[in-house]
Amino acid sequence: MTIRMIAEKCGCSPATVSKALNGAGDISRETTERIRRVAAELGYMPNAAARALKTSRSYCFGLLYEDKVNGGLGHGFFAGILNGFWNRAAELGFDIFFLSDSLGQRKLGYAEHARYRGCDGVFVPSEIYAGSDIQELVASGIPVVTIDYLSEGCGAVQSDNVKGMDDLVRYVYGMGHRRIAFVYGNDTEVTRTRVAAFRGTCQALGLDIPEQYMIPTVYCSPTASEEATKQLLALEERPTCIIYPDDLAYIGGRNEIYRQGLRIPEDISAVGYDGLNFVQMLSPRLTTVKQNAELMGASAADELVRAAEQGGEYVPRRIIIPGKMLTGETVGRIDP
Amino acid sequence: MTIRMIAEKCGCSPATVSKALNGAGDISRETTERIRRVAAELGYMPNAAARALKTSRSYCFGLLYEDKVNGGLGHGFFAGILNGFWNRAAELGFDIFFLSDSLGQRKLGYAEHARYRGCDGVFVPSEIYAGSDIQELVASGIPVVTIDYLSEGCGAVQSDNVKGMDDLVRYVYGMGHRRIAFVYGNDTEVTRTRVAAFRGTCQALGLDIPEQYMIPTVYCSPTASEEATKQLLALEERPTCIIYPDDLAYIGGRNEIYRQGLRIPEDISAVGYDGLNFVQMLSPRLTTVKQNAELMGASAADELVRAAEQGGEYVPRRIIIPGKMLTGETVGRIDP
DNA sequence: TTTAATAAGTTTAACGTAAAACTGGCAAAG
DNA sequence: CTTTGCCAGTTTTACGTTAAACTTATTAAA
Repeated sequence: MTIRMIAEKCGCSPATVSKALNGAGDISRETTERIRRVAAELGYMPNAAARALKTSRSYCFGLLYEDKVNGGLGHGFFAGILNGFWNRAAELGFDIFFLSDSLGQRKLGYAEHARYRGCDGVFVPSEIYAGSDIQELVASGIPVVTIDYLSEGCGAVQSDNVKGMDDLVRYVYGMGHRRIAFVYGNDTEVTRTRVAAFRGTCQALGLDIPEQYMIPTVYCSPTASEEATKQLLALEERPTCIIYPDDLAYIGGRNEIYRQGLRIPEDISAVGYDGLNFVQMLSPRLTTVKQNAELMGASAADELVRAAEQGGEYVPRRIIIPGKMLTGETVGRIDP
Repeated sequence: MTIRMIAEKCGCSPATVSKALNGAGDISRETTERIRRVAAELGYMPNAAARALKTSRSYCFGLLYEDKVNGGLGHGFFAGILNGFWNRAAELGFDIFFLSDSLGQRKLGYAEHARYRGCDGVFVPSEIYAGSDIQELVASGIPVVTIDYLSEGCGAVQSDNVKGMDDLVRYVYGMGHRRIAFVYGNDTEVTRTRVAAFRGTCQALGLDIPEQYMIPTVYCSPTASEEATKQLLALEERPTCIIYPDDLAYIGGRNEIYRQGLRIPEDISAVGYDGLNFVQMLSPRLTTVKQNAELMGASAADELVRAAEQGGEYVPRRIIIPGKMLTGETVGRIDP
């Protein structure tokens, strides 16, 4: 079923059919309608490859994704972002496909892969995936929008980590806590922002956080945070509340806390970050910051479409999406 | 950078370049090497759209996916399948993209979408996504491989639910349990298989399971299984072990059990199904069946490639992948 | 009335690639 | 000394679509 066959049935030229189907404007209303009717009857579907070849626009976005990363697709935050991105992109007429750094035997970088498939843009859904390849992509002129990764020439959607941490710390403080520990994740932009925000808010509140209360770990690693928790609980002056880098890390901490026979929140308080659904199902319900992953993904799609449409004129923007603190039951009220 | 420019630099015809790059055989070794070298120097990348147009093979698989479904991408089992599929497909030179049932404003079915993009095959990663559209896809000649969904003309990769249930029931029985309840999921092929396997093994063991011990719920719904658990615990002769339809359902059950002040496994035993990573982190560690999601995905990719290569000759196969029971700490030993 | 503009098309060409058909030269077989 | 066959290419064509250039008939403006 090609445009040509429809032209034949309609007794007009292929170009007319193309124009009619695409609403070019210089075809009469009746002809347009007749052509559309015939096309529908014959079950005509345009050929994306031919269209892409001719117009050099594929209406496809590439998705940078590696499964090595902790959690990967299975992580709720990532899944939410992808969902939001996918839904919005589909609404706007764009399809998405996975970009790997090799295809078949051939080892090709992400940039080459994206060029090969003629992607109209590339979505980098996490700072974790961002490497030197990003520069190559940007250099080759393909629009790039990232989550939480700031780089020259890329649009970026960020979670409002400053507000998130601030909300969390103020809430914990408000519940009477003064000895607050922060177990934080890998050294990334997000982490640096959160650490800075933590320190900033503590200072604003007149809290002096000893260095032993700041423990670096990695994201999404229950075993690592278990270890960190062990350290914290062994301190002479143990914290009354522990802030974990993410909800999964909290699970590890929680295990250690329970193992030592302590109760949450009666003996020690804890908060997480992410608002993963399944963690919210655990009792006591975790106090955490739910990031608006769906909206972040959707905003990224909007931005990428803008970039694709504006071509070289596109000026990368930074969009910050606020999260929402979920007040659970893991922070106890104490007398300061 | 097109094939033509390379031809110019090399002083030969475009066809020669095409042949050299694709290893057609009737080009001399030296010429082939020279052409390849020049191509590499100039950073040549073939144009997927042109290639697809000419050969009517896109080297792309469509992925049927809807986010409405409980868990969606975020569900560990699904994520594992997708990962396995993606990795293997990439190895074999195929890219993947998401198929939605609409694009832009236009509402088009999955089959049409797949045809539009010229997919060489479609992957249906769960029974949940399978609807009438599948028939349309199969009818239109596009190879289809599913997970856990059996249908005329589709290849299928299944988890070995019979063995999984059998292992589980025999283990529980071996620990001395005789009053075993089964909370099972939505009415699907998988569920029917599991229910049948459960009954079969019970019968083989000489167990008579009262009908009150069989409770239908839905998958991945902690609230639903909480309700089911409430019912079971209220029975005059309450079960000593509850089998949940999946690990998330177990979380709901566990909440209810704890709420009633009971301990696992001292007061009541429980098992799940899926082997989700994060649930394994909870203490006591859940006894469950870990499905080999990665392998299932990879097998599906293999099968789809076979189908794509054999064209009309392809005879759909059914592949069954065994899971592995994870012996945790949620089943207590009791005297029968 | 003449000229210009507009509507509603048609024709042509091109996007980049690969398959099919073709060419010329050389070596071996008859 | 033909003929045959093969090697190493070249030329041509086609995949399906759309943008640009072109055509004709009709209408509006000068």
